[in-house]
Amino acid sequence: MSTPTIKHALPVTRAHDFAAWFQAVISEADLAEESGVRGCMVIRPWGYGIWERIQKLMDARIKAAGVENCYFPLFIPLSFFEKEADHVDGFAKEMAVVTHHRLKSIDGKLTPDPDSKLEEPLVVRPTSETVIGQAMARWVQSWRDLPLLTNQWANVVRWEMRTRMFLRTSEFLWQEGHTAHADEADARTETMRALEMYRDFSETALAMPVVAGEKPENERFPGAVATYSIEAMMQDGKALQAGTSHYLGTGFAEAAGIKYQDQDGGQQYCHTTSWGVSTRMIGGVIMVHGDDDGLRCPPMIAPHQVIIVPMLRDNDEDAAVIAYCEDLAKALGAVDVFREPLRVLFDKKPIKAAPKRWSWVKKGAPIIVEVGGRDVAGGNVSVLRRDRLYNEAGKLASTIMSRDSFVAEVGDMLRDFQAVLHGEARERLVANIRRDVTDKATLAAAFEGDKPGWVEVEWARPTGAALEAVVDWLKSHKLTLRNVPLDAAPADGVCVFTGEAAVERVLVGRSY
RNA sequence: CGGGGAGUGGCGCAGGCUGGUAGCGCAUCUGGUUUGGGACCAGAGGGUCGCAGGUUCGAAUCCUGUCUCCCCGACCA
Repeated sequence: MSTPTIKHALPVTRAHDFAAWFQAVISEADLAEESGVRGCMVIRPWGYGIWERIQKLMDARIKAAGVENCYFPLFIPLSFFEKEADHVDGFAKEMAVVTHHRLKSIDGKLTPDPDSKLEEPLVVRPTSETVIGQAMARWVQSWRDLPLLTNQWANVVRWEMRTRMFLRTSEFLWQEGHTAHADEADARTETMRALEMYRDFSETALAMPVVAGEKPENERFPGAVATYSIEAMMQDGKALQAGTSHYLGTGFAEAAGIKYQDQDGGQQYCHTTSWGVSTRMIGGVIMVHGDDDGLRCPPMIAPHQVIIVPMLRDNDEDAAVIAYCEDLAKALGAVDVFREPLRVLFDKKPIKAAPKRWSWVKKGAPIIVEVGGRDVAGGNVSVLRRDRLYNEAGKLASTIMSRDSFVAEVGDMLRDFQAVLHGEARERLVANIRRDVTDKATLAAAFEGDKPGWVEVEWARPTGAALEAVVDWLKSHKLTLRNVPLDAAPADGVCVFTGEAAVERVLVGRSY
């Protein structure tokens, strides 16, 4: 990982203090910063650019599945929530509520005007099942209207007790898909389709390996019949829930009156689903791919994949260097990678080349190309790959290559970079899941001393009070149930927690 | 909501106990010398010390109130 000869770009290393390192990456890579508003962050251009890439690639997948984008109100009448009991209970403790529509200046202090109190308070959406349900009730009349497949890109607010940038902010950006179907089978198929979309997106676009599976009962979305998640493993071994997909049964349809007339003329409630991924994914990318020099941004979601840094010397050579860079940028822009035009930035900002280089290293730009007078003279470029920053001697591993071969090879380099990130992360994931634990004591011991990773154990899938007991015991060891992996081997032993015959395997780990 | 901590140029902090011209580092700007592993020298600009009261000739400092943010727990995409 790190050797004494290397002077890393970040003030903290992962090994020294992972949490502080995470904060350092966010700040040093100009991803986001504190906003002065509790739990809310300012997402800076590089961070937002990554989000825009995620949006673009995810949106294409969503649309390819026949789902159409809509936009619903930010404010939801309180009464909408009261219609689905489990849903209210789940979100009641974390809702921001608008109660007035006017301010009044009293002694120079602005306070809500008592005369402007709202008849019915408005909740700032924590999620939109309820409002979208209202619309669906209008849009669905006949079996011919189904399935109804909608999605919206929006911000939501959940007043969490404790917040962490990108991982759990009071306000976050996400995409929420909401669909209505004629029957359970179709709705469940959609639920699994969305889950698979997320799994593949995470592995492919984010180079972030995940385990897709079903959440245990205690981790279900409020009001859901079944909740599925993709779980990613961070470099400290903790789990991050990076996306969820829910089969909601007919509960929300009954609450909102989403009914259709079937082919026999009868009235039927729809089966609905919802699924989402958020800006939390960026936190995952940081903790999966970052190193002691900052972020390593997967090329598919890097706002700029290649940065051209001119080595200017304030002399007559500069004009030639700039012209050479302009020409190089043009050539690179004509290259296709991942079926899109390569995103190249010729960084002309008038600052010194060295700090400029390091700022891009910390941001995680996949390839940094330095161009100086010598390169121009030789028809070369100096190429620095973010995944191979240092050579064996601990020096920056710049490779000098001809301009033309760089342009010819850059696509392969980016594809390779994406694959390297994914490969490293997958190796780590696979290596850090234990499957040999068959009793509670060993399970607890497996995490002693903050040992990284997860343990997949056989269990009897207890429910109700029995499940609660299991969850409490896990909690006392700071452990949680992550999910029941879809691709886990069948169970053939006894439940680690209850000693009964096991029915499936569940992942246990510490989580964010 | 419980326990801790902090609000002072853009950022990070000192000063506070013992009231007396608002300081340091980084960053920024200008000039010069440099230049392919985060340069150096010289000079300059930038703050009503979170907010509101009070004590005092005089408050960043003492007193009262208040707001906010951060960290640790209980809650969660």
